[in-house]
Amino acid sequence: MSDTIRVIIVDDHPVVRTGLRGMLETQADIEVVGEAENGKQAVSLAAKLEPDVVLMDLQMPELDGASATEQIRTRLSQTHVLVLTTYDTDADITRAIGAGAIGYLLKDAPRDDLLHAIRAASRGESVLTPSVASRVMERMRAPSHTTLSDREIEVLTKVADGKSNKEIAQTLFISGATVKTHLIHIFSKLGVDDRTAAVTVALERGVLRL
Amino acid sequence: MSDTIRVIIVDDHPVVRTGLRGMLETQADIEVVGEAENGKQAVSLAAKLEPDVVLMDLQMPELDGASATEQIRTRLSQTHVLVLTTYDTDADITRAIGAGAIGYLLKDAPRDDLLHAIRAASRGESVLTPSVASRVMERMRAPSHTTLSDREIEVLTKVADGKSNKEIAQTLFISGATVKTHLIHIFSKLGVDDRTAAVTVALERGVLRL
DNA sequence: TTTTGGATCAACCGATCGGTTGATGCGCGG
DNA sequence: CCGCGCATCAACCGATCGGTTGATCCAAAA
Repeated sequence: MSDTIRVIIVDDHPVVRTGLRGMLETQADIEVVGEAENGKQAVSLAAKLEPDVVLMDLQMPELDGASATEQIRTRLSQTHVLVLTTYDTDADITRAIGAGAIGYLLKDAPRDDLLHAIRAASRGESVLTPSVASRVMERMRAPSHTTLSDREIEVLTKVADGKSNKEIAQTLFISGATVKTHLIHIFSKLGVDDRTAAVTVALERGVLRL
Repeated sequence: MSDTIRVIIVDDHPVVRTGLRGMLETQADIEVVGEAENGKQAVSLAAKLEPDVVLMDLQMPELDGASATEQIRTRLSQTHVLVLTTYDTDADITRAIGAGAIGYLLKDAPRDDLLHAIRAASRGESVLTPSVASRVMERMRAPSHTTLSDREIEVLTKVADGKSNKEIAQTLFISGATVKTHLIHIFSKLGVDDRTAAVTVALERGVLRL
């Protein structure tokens, strides 16, 4: 289709934007056509420039990367979003892929991996960081084990705040017995056998956010 | 003393190193004389080059930034370490300052702030990101409240793993009564009244790491 | 030297938690 | 239509937790 791959960079850190631009500018087949420092800017900039690839950070002010990815994907089917982030928690990965990201790289990726990923993304091919790839495979194998219901997450969030079963029951307008039932289910899903371990495991897996 | 400020960049992310280099190279009075991608490299590189300023990331493989800072400071009193990191948890800040860092900036700092901070650091002046500055002030006011003893952290770590008091007692070779005593102290220090809340608060404040 | 703080232990008690069994109602998909 | 998952509740029991009081030892700081 095109000879040069048109890219826009989305990241709230000036340092990272400069770094990415510096890395990409040396490539003859890649052109950085714009930068955005939050999701909102990213969406409007993408709509205006219609780039081939959007390099998207996840944690940003105004509008997070996953939401921005979703909006861009629904508007511009020709534009592929490549997520480039620092973290690789399950929740982030799931949201990003669910939002329509075509690839997921970590910021500590070597320069060549990044360049390769951009070229792959421009062709509509998926590229995943090895650590992410293995997590995705795991998810495929055991989709139910880590999936807490909304209600269960609600309960677990209050547990993380140090609320007792009774307090949780009151704020959720259910009985203490129900809270206990939820917890039992949560324990078995997370593979633990007490509330504290449940919280830390959920935190690790990105099921809960602080 | 010198006309140009000699800087080395320490960060495990290639993107960030490129970005910082790009930002600094435009300045006539600043010269990037080297890069390192972990603490070990940083220490030996600093020893060889004796730079004026070390731009130091904290979370790195091999040797973390705080430890590297400490080693550099004890060997080279003329070299000032400016911490440049993504996070601003209490624990990170405390360790970095304790290790002898002269400044603490976040990576989302605007370019001009970064340049200003480097120049200040080269003169031996302290520069803190506003959010960090306020935390430091807080710490000054209430130093004891957030300071858990080593033993207490040890206990709390096991609590976070979901261990019962009895299990903790066995692995630490103390009685269950002592574990309880530690927990009571931890609760009062963190301002909570149960183990689960203690874990989340400790996690938030950076007292515990996953 | 006195005092402070950390670490250790004991005994006690009420409250809570973890586990189990069993039961009801609802909505969704095969 | 029937089953499955989800959410709800109840009663029970043993184990654990949270809180308290009181005590000893030691090392570092005042």
